[in-house]
Amino acid sequence: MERSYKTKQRANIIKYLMNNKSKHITAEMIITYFKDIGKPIGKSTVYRYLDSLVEDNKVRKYVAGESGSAACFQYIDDAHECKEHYHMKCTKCGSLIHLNCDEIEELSKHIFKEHKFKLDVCKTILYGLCQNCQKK
Amino acid sequence: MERSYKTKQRANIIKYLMNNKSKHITAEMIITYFKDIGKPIGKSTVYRYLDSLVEDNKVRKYVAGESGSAACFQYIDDAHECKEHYHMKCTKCGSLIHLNCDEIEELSKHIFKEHKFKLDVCKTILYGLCQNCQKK
DNA sequence: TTGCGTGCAAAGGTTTTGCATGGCA
DNA sequence: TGCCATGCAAAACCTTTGCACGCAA
Repeated sequence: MERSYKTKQRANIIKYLMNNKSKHITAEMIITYFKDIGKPIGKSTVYRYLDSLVEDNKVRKYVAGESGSAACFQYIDDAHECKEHYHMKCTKCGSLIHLNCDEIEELSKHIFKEHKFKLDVCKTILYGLCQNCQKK
Repeated sequence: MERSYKTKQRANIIKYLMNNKSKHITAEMIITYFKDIGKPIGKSTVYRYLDSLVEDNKVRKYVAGESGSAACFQYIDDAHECKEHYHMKCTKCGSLIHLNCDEIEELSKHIFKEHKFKLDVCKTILYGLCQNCQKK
């Protein structure tokens, strides 16, 4: 049933994502990194692989607040419970905040019950301003 | 202090947005509409004016979930004391669902109070499965 | 050998910018 | 008249696609 090959490019990309799981990685960052260390990877390869990782729920994808901006990717660590959290991203400084909160579980239940919509915790990101950026 | 002129293009754009305040309007829709009725407006004019309207808080800008997709705009009706309006997008069929719900207001307040994070209603989209797609 | 993966270049779609012209005040 | 607004085309950006070649199994 395994329909994919193991290639150096894919191994490198996934390793890079795992080594940077606390950061937001763009396709451009991956491309630049591997070009700089002398192991360039074609951009179509990067985009295509990222897409398939997102599809397999290995990686989370989110789009920044501005329309023209690049999408960010983040490795999903199965061992940790990031799957159970919601995330909030600051539209100004870009920081990602993990939200562990019963209240939001309630919302999730409420939406399912009243609005018949099954929220996908992993894919949903709440945008707004973090505490620091509110001050400015 | 008023540094802007009144032009036909701007009047038309704002009128169009007001007449469609329940809908999500893209720049492309505006351009196409006015071309079709024989009063074409240049796309740079549309984009530039929409930007300034967003800056002045006359219009809300939504960035859709997909990265390459067009931004949506919506006129903010001051009279209707802009009831906060969240969106849920089905990850399967792509339909966008408007969510008017007090429960979410509560969440928004809770997050601000307890987690010091100021949610940006316009930019946040809740992802999940709509009723139809859950059945499949 | 089979057929998926790769990478280049080109195309795609949205938005921005440069610059000469048009039009409000 | 002074300036902002407009509009065209071109560019900038991020991303996708076509296609020939490479490489894993």
